[in-house]
Amino acid sequence: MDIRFYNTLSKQVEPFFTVTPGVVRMYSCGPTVYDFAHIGNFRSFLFADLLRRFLETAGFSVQHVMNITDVGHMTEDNAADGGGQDRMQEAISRMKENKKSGRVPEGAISDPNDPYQIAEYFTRAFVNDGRSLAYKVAYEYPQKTPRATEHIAGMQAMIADLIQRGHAYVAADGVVYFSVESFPEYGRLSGNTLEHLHEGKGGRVSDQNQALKRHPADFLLWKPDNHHIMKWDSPWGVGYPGWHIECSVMARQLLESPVIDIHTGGEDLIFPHHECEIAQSCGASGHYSFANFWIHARFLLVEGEKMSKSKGNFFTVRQLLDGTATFQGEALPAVHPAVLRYELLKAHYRSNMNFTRKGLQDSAGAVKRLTEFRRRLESAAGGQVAAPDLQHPIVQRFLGCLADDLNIAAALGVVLPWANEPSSDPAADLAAFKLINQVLNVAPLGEGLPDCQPQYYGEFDEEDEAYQAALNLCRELDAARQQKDFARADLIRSQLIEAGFDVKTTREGTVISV
RNA sequence: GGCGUCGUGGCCGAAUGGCUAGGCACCGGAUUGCAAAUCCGUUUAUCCCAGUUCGAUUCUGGGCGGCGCCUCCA
Repeated sequence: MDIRFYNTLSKQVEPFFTVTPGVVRMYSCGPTVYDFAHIGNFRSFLFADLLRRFLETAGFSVQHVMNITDVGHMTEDNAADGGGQDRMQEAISRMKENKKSGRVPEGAISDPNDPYQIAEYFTRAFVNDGRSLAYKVAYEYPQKTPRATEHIAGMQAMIADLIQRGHAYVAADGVVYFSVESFPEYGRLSGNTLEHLHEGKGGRVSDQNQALKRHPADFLLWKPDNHHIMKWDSPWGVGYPGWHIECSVMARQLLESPVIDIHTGGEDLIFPHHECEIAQSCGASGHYSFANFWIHARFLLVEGEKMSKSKGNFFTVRQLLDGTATFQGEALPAVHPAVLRYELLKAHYRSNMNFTRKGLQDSAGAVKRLTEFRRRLESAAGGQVAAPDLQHPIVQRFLGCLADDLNIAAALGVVLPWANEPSSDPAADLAAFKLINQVLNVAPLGEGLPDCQPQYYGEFDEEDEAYQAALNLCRELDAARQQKDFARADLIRSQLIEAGFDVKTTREGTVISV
């Protein structure tokens, strides 16, 4: 299969290749764990998931690693001086408030002053959110999701290495900086070459710090600082690592190679984060490349606007899933995780995705259609499933679209019409659908994941009391209709609708779904 | 100002130098006690200007607009 991706490094779509044939080493920049992840984060994560699942289905063995950043970097942790507030300190303050107001479950955090407990709390929340959206690497926690704080020794080793190779130096105040002038390729990824960078502009970088650096763009590798909450001993004094070094170290260590195949992240990370990663990794390894393919997801907008807390269009995954999100003063109904996954997946990664209420409705319709198609296939096939066949024409076309720079919309344009047609060979089509669902993973959500109950859209927990009560109402409704007591039937139906169910009256009786 | 990226119908979104996906929504019909669902059918488009061409939405150039980065951010 001819696979092509847009590579930020070359700014063009180019044929995909791997360092080791058949194996993909892939690293994704993950979340910081000072708060709950929002849907913008997950747009980028699920794009990486789609990429990974596509490559796996196309026959590659994919090693996917995603970091968890828990070091407590600074709010203005720019290349210069690590100024601003400690983000972990901010998280601690928020946590104390939330604990006081009862928004944190009893026993979840015994000591809100302990940064490791804060990190643990939000890491678990992240992993749960990820798993609920069938984000595969979240199921490989903790093996494939390293924490920065567990790799401090590795970071120190790389920093020492960089100093030794002449790529880093200790400034007069003891801070270790990467010397961008020692790395001529600096700017290759972002286009922000040293000539183009605004040098220490805006007065946010203190002159004092600038004076100590050899070049204004030199960035922090280690900062001796006894006041930082999370701090470690080092050859350069007790302090904390720079923001960029963790990814260089963890990618190399967990993917067991100085050169990896794919590195993903949000577009905002291109500069300075990824630019600096390249400088560090290549500086330390001596290789020309760190990652051969840099693939970045564009930002997600909410109803056409950038998501921000002040605009009230800022949603976390859990808010949307449990129905506690509000928008423009109105509560949003709880979204089924398969629908949210589909919604965050359905737009091309290199275009702005506009997250809207209407989009969610559309996605619900599509997921429902796929779910019903699958159920039709399952019952028509009568328990038979053919062997997975990549040569199935629909699978071929589906994967072909994704091979073209992950053209998900075209791929969906293949699957959805197919799902409307009657099947001439249900067993083969079911096998094909399963292959496609390896990638989309929405019908059902979670299929193929270990320790996961595959979750169909519109499916109910049989044990649920509300569900049982609703079923009883359905029987009453059927009885009322049989007796031609339509007033009563309508009343019961409106009760069910009010309780949040979709009510359908079929020949076999009344049926409800979400 | 520098570096990128995107711009298709009411919405989401493909494809293509000429025959113009798909989904959702809407509308009409069938069906139904009424709804819903389902089935059948239909309507609406290529940001602007110039160039190349027999013909451009597709190629080229120039605008305009959205978004991102250049400062923490997926």
